[in-house]
Amino acid sequence: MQPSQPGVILKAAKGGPDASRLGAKSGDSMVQNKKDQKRSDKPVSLKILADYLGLCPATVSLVLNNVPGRSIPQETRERVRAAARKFNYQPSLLARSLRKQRTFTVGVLVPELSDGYHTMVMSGIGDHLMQEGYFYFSAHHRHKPDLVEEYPRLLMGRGAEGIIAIDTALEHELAVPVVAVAGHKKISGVTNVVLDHRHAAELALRHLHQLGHRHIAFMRGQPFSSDSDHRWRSIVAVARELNIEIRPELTIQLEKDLTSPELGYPVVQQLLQLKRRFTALISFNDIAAIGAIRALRDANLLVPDDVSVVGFDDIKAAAYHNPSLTTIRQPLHDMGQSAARILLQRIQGFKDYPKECAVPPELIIRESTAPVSGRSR
Amino acid sequence: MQPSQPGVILKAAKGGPDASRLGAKSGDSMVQNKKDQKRSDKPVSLKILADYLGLCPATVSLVLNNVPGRSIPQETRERVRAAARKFNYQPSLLARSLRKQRTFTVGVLVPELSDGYHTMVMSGIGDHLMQEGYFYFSAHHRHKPDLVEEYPRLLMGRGAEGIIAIDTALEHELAVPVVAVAGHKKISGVTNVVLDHRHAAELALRHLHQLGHRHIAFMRGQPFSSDSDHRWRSIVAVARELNIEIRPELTIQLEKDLTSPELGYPVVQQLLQLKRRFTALISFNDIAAIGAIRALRDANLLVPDDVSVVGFDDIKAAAYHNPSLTTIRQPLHDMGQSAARILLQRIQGFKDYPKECAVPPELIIRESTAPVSGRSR
DNA sequence: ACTCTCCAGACAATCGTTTGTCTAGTGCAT
DNA sequence: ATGCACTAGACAAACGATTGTCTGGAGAGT
Repeated sequence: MQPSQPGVILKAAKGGPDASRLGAKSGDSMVQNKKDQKRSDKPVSLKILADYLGLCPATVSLVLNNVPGRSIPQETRERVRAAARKFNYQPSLLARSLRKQRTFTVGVLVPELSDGYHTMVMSGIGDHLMQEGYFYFSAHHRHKPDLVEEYPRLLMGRGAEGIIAIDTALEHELAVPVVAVAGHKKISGVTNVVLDHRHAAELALRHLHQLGHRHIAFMRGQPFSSDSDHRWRSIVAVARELNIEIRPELTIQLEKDLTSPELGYPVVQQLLQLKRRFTALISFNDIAAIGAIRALRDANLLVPDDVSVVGFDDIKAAAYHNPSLTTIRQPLHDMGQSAARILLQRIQGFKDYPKECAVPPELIIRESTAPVSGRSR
Repeated sequence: MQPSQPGVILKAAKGGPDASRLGAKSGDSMVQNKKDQKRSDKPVSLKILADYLGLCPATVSLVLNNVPGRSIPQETRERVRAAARKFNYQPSLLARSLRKQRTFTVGVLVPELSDGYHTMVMSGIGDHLMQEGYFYFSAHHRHKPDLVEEYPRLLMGRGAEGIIAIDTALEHELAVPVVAVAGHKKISGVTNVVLDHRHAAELALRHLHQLGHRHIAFMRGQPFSSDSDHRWRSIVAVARELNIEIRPELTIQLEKDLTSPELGYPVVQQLLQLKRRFTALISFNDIAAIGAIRALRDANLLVPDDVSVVGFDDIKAAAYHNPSLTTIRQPLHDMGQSAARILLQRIQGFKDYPKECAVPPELIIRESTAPVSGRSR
């Protein structure tokens, strides 16, 4: 029964002169529609809608898209729009994308989904993209090189018009615009959004220096983390200027691919076993700093009384940890937004895009740093 | 040299009158392709590939998809595959989806992107979906009703074959399969993945009861949070069984839409101003618990010495907070994976899907709870 | 009555695939 | 030579939209 219904409608419609009858028939189809609203088999297409209206799909499309310069009487326009509402017509973005060669979709590459740093950037990206009417695929690769290589291709196959890569070691140019957050490699067609690491290093080191710290331990990031190298080089340069000594035996290196504080715990434990004196620690990031503080506490060292700790990033947990973390804030949400903004500009054909966009860090002083105390001096 | 090779083959293959010319041309186009690899204007389509090979697109498609039951000589097959590799052919998922009416794409609705709870669920979802070859759109709505209403439609317009809604107040049935994580409303076509809140309440209350706590403060979740109601009702029920009194003046209510510990801070401050005696607090979640602990500490109360605190969720920060949190773990990653698994089964036509999937909580005892001390007793 | 001009909308091509059907040619047995 | 069965691949029709071009008819002007 039901399947034949549209056929009837179609017949009447095609008849031409009996357009008025059609109005009556459409009453029936309303009943059918009631059912559709509850359990629609197929979404209504432009063709179905056109058949129902006794028009051709093209005309319906013109009306619904408000294409200018087409003469279509107001009455028809309203009839079309009413029908679209009634059938809850939703144009297939797939079909439209195929035709217009625009998908309003981008791909986001990210190492992990459940991590403080990455998700803060993601949220900036998401905010801007959604606001501009774009959707995005996210793909997480856990730093696996084959996935880093494969996913961009897949994303492009799905119509991504651009790609944002967060903390991802891209190897080569892609056929679409790319913006890399925390990317440092210079690749043609890739815009890097980075922190001003030089400034960041100054903020951290000056702060500790002013508090009287002279024996500072340093934690380097994992080799696969995009920022590790730059951050370290900046620290080395600034330390030299400030005449702060970087002692190899007080330099520890993160290795594990973790996004929990467990990351920083064991390396600090090892550092402590060396029994070298240090009054401050600059951590690679906040997550590791939290693990470091736990390791210090487990060794009966108080933060900041015995050891001051500076974190990096200012993730949400930083402010509420105990002790709360002094840290170098990266404006992660803003960086995500900027990345998205730049990408969309490039997608929209903006040619004079920047190769690099450096954002300023900020020193957030909280409880985990203090002047060198008598106890540790 | 090498680039012209396929041209030669083409000549032989085509057999047509002008095939040789064509072959020569295709040699040129290989050179052009070298450029394309660096800066491709358009990705190569099946048609381009077919023209190059002197075949029709259909045949190329048949080869690349290994369609069985088609007689195509091995030699041709290899020729096709070689060309595909050479041109780095990537089929347009868009076009394929349109034709096959399968997109291998789902939509994920989530309140926030940068939150511990949601992202842990997301990571489970992402793991399973990617593993199964699906991609997903994520859309965040910040609990705004109009977006909760609109996004599912947009996602379906983009071809989402199913939708996973995390902590999202869906109002009605959709035309595609839906799985709701932490959904409690019974909606036709929606599978709810929920924690066994009854069991969770037992674990939390028994634990505190066994530690000797009798004056327990309770924190209720925000009205818009899907779990709030169920969790509270379970607590009330279990408290009655255990003869634990729930005093209105010791019951606080979260209101703000935050995902930072700031969430729990002010409400606990207010509670403290009432100067009512309590020795334990059951928090709505870990994030709020961290804020609560901060508020207690700021009031010179020690956790767990003066007040024991039980969290909920076991987000990553829980284990590394100071003091580390005793909490009711939700297997968030697993819940995400289950949600994805169930959704894919339903998409693949599995009819006998469960209406609800309850997962067991786990009590994780850490530092934030302790027996009632002399000091607080 | 004739042409001219619009109007309202149809028609058809297209985007890049997939897939059912059709056919020219070949080889083989009769 | 005839018929038959295959082979290798072409052809065409979708999928659901967009968009440039075309046309039948109504109305206006002369």
